[in-house]
Amino acid sequence: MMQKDYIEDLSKHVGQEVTLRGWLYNKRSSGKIQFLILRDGTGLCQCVVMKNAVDAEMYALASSLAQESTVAITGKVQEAKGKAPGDVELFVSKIEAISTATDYPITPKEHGVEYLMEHRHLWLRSSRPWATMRVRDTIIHAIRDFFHNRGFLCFDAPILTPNAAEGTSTLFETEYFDEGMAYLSQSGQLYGEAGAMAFGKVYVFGPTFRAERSKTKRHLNEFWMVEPEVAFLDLEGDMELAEDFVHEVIGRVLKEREAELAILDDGTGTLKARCEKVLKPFMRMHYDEAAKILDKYWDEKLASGEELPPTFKRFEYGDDFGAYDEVALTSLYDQPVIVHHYPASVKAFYMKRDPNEPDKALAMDVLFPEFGEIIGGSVREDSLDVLLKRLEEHNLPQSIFEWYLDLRRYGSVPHAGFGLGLERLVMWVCGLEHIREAIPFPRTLTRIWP
RNA sequence: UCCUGAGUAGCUCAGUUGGUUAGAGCAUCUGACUGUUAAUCAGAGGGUCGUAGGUUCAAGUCCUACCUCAGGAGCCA
Repeated sequence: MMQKDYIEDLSKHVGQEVTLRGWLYNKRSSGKIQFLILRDGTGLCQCVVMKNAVDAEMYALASSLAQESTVAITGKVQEAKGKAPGDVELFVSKIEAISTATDYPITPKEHGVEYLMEHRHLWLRSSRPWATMRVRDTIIHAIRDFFHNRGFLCFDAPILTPNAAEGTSTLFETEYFDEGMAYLSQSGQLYGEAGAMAFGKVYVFGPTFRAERSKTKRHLNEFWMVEPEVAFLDLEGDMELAEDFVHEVIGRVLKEREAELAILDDGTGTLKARCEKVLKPFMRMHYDEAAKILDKYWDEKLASGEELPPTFKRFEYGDDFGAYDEVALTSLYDQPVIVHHYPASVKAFYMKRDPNEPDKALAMDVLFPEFGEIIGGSVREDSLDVLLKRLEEHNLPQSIFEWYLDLRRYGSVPHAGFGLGLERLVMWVCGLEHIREAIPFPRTLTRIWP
């Protein structure tokens, strides 16, 4: 048996007889006519079964099929403008049952998130997760194409590592033979730097693990991150790279997944419109400028007497931006904002400081409208002596970073890169309420099943 | 780790100031209907009200503890 005809190609076969194989998504019947909505992974197709067009046995078979039963359906493709998904339908001549399903847990009515997550392996068949995963696929391809087309080498970093990259977050640990503890990678960046010194331009793209007890709609404990790293790149170049990158990836989604975006926004067109506003150049601002805007913003908010969330904390100069600050700042614009020159004190040890503003790091974040951080990047410290000092300040042991320090001992160059959280981008593009819907099987504080 | 809220049918929820036999929609089963589109209509089955204890003549409802989950903060992508 060979799968030959797919629903997504059906409009090219109007007037022809085809056989579709798939799952029964939904069914409506009206006495002498039945509408079987078939799902084959590429889309949905309305299959019309007329009582006088098939024999009685086949008609009875059609009416006995329950949701998610699998069938092979043969029929003639006909136009059905406005009456069926994709504006074509199948006029059925033959139905073959492949397997029967009973009591499928996900009904066409609404369900709670917890219930759906408990059935995530089945939920993925429903239209919203389906559309989301197709957008995710396009984003992944676009990411790889973007870097490949610019001469970047795909450079895989190890997942099991001997040390904490930034020494800040909590890591998952596991025993590693006789070598002591190993940790699941929380970033491939340090390895990416080694790659950049060997190949000039590289990108690391792989799973990342954080053992933080995060409990927000923007955090996963396992997620995918893409981290380009480029030798001889400065902050300006890093921002340009991030901007080109985001612009091109979103452009691909607009080109290839318009139908999926329409499923996700119920045909309102809001997701498409929002993506179309992501135009170069992005708004750019120095941390000091962003801080001034936030000061004014919160002053006005507080003066207005508007009620603020109980966990709200007023931003003060020198702080990193909190969730409320990022949303507030980006809500003033309708395209991404790049904030650069953050206070060095709130940033990682490997970030280079600006010689003209020694208290500021050559770091930048790309913040998305009414969402927050999707990209974080920086110029890396390239001086051995300064790096040794930073390790000491951050109470990090020099011994496990010796290989990293070698990159400064042997041919150190200015270099920079950034990290983009794949699921955060998927979440923003798809307009998802929660990041757990942006990955097939999310791993969160309370979920490791299925 | 901190703050807030919620657990009632397979699912989503309603349930009055404590008062007789616990309610609806969907799903399932039976029947009706030749163009439906979360199809509709008629009928049927389906419950240890998160767990344990307490107050009371009487607890889904009030009290205490625990469990589970959700939402927010921090951490960050």
